[in-house]
Amino acid sequence: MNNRSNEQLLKDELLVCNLADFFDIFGDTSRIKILLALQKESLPVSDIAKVTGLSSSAVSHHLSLLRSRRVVRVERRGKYRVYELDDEHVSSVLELAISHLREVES
Amino acid sequence: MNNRSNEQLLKDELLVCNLADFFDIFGDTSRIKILLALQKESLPVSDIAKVTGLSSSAVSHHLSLLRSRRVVRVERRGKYRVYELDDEHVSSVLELAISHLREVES
DNA sequence: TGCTCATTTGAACGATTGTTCATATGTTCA
DNA sequence: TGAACATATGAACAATCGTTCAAATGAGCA
Repeated sequence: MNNRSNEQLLKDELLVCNLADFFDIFGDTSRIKILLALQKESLPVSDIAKVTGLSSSAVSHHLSLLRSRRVVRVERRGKYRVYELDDEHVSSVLELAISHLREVES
Repeated sequence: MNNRSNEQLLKDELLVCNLADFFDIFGDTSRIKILLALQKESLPVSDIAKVTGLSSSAVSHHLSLLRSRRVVRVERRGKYRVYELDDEHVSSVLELAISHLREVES
């Protein structure tokens, strides 16, 4: 039994799960809309709902997921809770994908 | 009625859908396993199944999806069908995400 | 304190998705 | 041709997911 290999296997498994979880965030049109909106400017839930055409409840559910994955962060401002992107990598990934799609022209 | 704005709205809608579709591909552990395997080397279905621990049927279903999205391409070689990554952007996106995960250390 | 607005939360529903199983297609080689 | 292997495909099932609805929490303000 080779412990080194087993460790590597576990690391690979973890990487695979983390990668899938990471991409899973972006694989939904509603969340993409929310992230593209937040890429332009920080916004409270109600404004995100207006801009994206989603219900406040739906937006809130998605933001809850995005918060737990550290993709966005909240800041209380008066009666609003203003959301903003928490990670510069998120913008990078979105922009890389956008440039990819432009090249492929699908 | 402003036609310019409507055109832009349609383009935005299309971009949103294309982005979500693109990321959707990577949001699954089985497909990540397949893509990581193909990133190292081109492989026939049976070898992908061995490496990933998935059934040949499951692998074939995923490859069918990946083919339709132009992420992988096939090459007939004897009685095997050897798959390989079709797009260098796929590797870029995977590597960017991996480096992101390493930094975040989740 | 009460009223209003902003946001969160949980349950429930319908829709989508990944896998399995059985079967079909296709290729090699004796 | 026929057996054996490689891959593809369709149906079906369980599991997951996004949305809605109803209700709860919380902040601002008269």
